[in-house]
Amino acid sequence: MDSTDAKILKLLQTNARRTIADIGKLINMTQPAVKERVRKLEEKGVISSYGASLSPSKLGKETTAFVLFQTNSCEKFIDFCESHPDVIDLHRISGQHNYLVKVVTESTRSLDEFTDACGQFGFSTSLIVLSTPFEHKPLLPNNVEV
Amino acid sequence: MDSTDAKILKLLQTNARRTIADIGKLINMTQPAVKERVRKLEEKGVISSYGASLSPSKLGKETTAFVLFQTNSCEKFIDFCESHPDVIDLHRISGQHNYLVKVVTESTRSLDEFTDACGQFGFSTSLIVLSTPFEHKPLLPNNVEV
DNA sequence: CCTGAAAATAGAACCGC
DNA sequence: GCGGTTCTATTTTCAGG
Repeated sequence: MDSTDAKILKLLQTNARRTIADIGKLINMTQPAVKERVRKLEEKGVISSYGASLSPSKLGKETTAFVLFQTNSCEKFIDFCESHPDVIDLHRISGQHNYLVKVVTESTRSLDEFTDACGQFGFSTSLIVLSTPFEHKPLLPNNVEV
Repeated sequence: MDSTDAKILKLLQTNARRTIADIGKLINMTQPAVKERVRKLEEKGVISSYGASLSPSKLGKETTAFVLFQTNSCEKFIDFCESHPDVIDLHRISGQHNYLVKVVTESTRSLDEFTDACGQFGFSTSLIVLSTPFEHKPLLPNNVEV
């Protein structure tokens, strides 16, 4: 993991659909060299996946919330979240609450339905997202210049 | 926004580096047709960006936390978070706390340094992530079969 | 790192609802 | 006119030397 890898990672995090050749031009490196580095970064698991970010509002999802949850039926709650289409992230956390759930849904009405449905597993507190100054900022390796 | 768009969006969210031609094969559509749909989805802002997800632990970042924050200096706090390399997401939220900050950092030690540095702006509560059953689940359009 | 074959892309011309 | 297909020139990928 050197500064070249860091540059490649930054470029891929910024725009995953960039071509290998394009990355090569930007960092003054030949295409096979870049390709080989990307292959190794994927193989080592440094790069875990490539994804597209969608605009929730353009999909008719006007409400985003973080739901803090307290439950004893962890297995069942995980399965419930896994299969619920509005649940985007699920984290187990320290503190009074066991879980932090990110929910992207149609409206406060549908959020209400979600928390109601959760009721069978435990207790929730919802934090409604009013705005998001930024999100998914690129992750940089420690101790490396970019 | 029809079921074909929904399929394309799902495939791109799952793997943004898939080729247009490959997507075409999977949904039985020619390459220019897929290309045109993707172009429109980008133009309309339904697709906001393409990114790579990295493994924090492979980058030497062993601690992830959500920090709830209460402040009066919103502008300054946003700038601080924006320029801090360990802050990945920043959301303004309802409730007693103003902000929810996702932090990915080296250790609990460096998390401690972060919250100390935040101290000048207000008060924080940290929720340490113990595990993440899943994250970045694909967003599906409302009322459309995939 | 270079090279050449194979694949993917971008664009034009055309067709049918 | 919109959304789809085919065809083609160009670019990108990828494997072998």
